[in-house]
Amino acid sequence: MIKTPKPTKTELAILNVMWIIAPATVRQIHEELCTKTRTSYTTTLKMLQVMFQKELVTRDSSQKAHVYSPAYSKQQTQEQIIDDLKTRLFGGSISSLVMQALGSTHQASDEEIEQIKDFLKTIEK
Amino acid sequence: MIKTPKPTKTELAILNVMWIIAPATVRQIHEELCTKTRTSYTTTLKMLQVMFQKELVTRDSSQKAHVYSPAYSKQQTQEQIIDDLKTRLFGGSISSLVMQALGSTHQASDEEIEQIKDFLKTIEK
DNA sequence: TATTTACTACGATGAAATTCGTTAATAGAT
DNA sequence: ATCTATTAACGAATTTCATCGTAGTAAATA
Repeated sequence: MIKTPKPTKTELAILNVMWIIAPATVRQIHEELCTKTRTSYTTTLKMLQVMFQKELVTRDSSQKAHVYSPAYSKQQTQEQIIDDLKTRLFGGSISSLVMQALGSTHQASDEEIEQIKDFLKTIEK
Repeated sequence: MIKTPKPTKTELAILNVMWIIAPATVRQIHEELCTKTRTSYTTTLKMLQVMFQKELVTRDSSQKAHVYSPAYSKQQTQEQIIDDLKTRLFGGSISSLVMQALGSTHQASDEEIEQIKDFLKTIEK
């Protein structure tokens, strides 16, 4: 499983971009990112350097412009974070987490509920 | 809905205690807490003062030993955090969050799956 | 070759979170 | 009335996170 620390808020924003366009240079990632945030190029660069230290991303530095990739897939990261949430806020119970997620205020659409019922069938067998 | 900031890691640990034993004094909360952590009384006190500032908790200071209570229920907080997670990591899709939560590695038990199916029926109406 | 451009690396800064020591106030016991 | 124990309050030290400026370097161009 994942051994790296949970990504922070900003790191997650960067990973969200990388999962779409990686492998990518800092420039590419920054261009994509700054459509949403208002941070400068060096901030993105620094974040990626920190993330490289933490091993949240890998990089190919054979070229002048290093090419970065996420160390873990979106799936794996979702898993890691949900698992953390489960233990810290739901007493370790996945069903209680799921039911809260399906609760009134999040208003899952009929379509979404169908999707989930199908999914339940497949994992039940 | 909740207007206060999302509780931090440590704040959440304190809230987890409070949801069980509140209303409670700092002493009571600390006693319960330090079975798990190794922090001193003043740290717990300080955290509660900060949380009071943030309005994460309320307090009755008519007695010498102030009596603290959570400002929001566990349910409400779970909701807040899941909502945040949904937008930041699941592209706003509750069903994708739920399916990830039900995925193989978390291995929901048969019993849990039954629970969820029942729950789906009730919200389907 | 000299100049411009694009990039990395490094460090400074500031904000937020966390921890704890010290001080002052207060209530209860002697 | 004084002493003791408990507590709140304040603020300092530390850590983590986030942001950015500057300097140096290599490649591209004129």
